[in-house]
Amino acid sequence: MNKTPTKKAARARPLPADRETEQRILDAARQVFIRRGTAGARMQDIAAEAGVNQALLHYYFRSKERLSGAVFQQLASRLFPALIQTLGGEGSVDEKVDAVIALYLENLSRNPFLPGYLLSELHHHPERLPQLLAAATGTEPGKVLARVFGKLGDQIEQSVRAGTMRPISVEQFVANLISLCVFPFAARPMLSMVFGMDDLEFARFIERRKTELPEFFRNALRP
Amino acid sequence: MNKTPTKKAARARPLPADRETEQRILDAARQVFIRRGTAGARMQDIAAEAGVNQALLHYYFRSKERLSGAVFQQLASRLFPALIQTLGGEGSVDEKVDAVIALYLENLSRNPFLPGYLLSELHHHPERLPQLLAAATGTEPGKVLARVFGKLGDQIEQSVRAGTMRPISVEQFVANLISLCVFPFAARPMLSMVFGMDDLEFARFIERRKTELPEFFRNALRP
DNA sequence: GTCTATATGTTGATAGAC
DNA sequence: GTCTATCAACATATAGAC
Repeated sequence: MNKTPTKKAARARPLPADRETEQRILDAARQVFIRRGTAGARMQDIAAEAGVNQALLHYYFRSKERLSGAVFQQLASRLFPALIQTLGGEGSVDEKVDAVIALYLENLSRNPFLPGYLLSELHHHPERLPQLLAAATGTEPGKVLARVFGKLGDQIEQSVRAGTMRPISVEQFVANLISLCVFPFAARPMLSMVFGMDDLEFARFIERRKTELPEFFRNALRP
Repeated sequence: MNKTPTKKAARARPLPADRETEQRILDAARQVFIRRGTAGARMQDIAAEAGVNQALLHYYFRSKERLSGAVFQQLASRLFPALIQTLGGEGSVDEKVDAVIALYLENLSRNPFLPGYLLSELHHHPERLPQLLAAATGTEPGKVLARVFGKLGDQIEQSVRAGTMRPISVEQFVANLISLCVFPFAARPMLSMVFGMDDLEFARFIERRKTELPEFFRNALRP
């Protein structure tokens, strides 16, 4: 009687039950959703990729909607919490810039299709934005963001007053930083073709950015 | 006998025939495809948006595949040819930077969802890349790109030797420039929510970039 | 927990009247 | 050219055996 997990077990998750199958399904779903997007993905393809049949997907996740939500949640929380934490941390502005660039270029090199997937999902399903914020900040997203950007904004202001940085709003600062880190991955198919780069050359292209981007960004704000 | 346009007329386009309906369908398709993506769009929604019935969509465009292709082509050629032309033109490097930033921020302000749509399409349908290149460069894409980037690369090298610019490869140069222009639009839903900007505030955010981005970019490459 | 078989609802596409 | 009606294929979801 204690070994009859209902469908709710997946949500409450009191015991691993048979974590293995659920995990295999989630892994397969991630691959398919990243490649085809939520609308383009087929449950049958996910089942095949996981090596199980389609009914089992519904046994564990009830619906395509919930499965895609779980994948989105998992992937979003792979990128955003670390960013918020870094930007709101204790380092100097320069240290934060270096940390964010290193974090993103390293992380995205291992997951090169993540930005394309996330941007595409947010473009077509903006209703998932709250879910993203919750994954990035925990409870009270508004307060966390206000604190993080408030603090970073103060640091920038201090640098400006000290004469070591040109004036810039914290929003433009963050937008520029993230743009330079993320866009080349989001536009990878385009850039690769336009520049005639194969996978290896693209990897080298990113490798060079790891050293050049910090200089580029710091220089841009040098007085 | 001269007023019996077959389905092929849409391709050959010898006479406007009844351009009006075809155009209304194309406009409707553009709206729906931009919002939902190729996989998420429904022919019925496009028909409703155009104020016609579904059968007429197939009369003019034969299939969803062809219709989405036509939309993609049209939207891609709204962005890329001007970029190639500007980068390959006769101006100095600084003039090209200013022109590209002005061109993109102005253009994308009027079509804020274009980057999200194009990146999403290229992510899920990389097989359309050749179509994009053809739209951007005409025939012989390889040669055109080699000429454009060759020329721009030479200009950069000259500036570097003259001591007015820090060394940078033409690929990193272009990637940085386009990243800073395009990414904020592609990530607009995310940025808007994270920064707590409504539509008007986002417009002002972009307005400020029009003046700040040229300085930012030029500064970044100042020796 | 996992499977096969099937119900149910959409969706792209076509036939044929006008 | 434009419409109504309908088909055939597919996709999600469920029922029920094991």
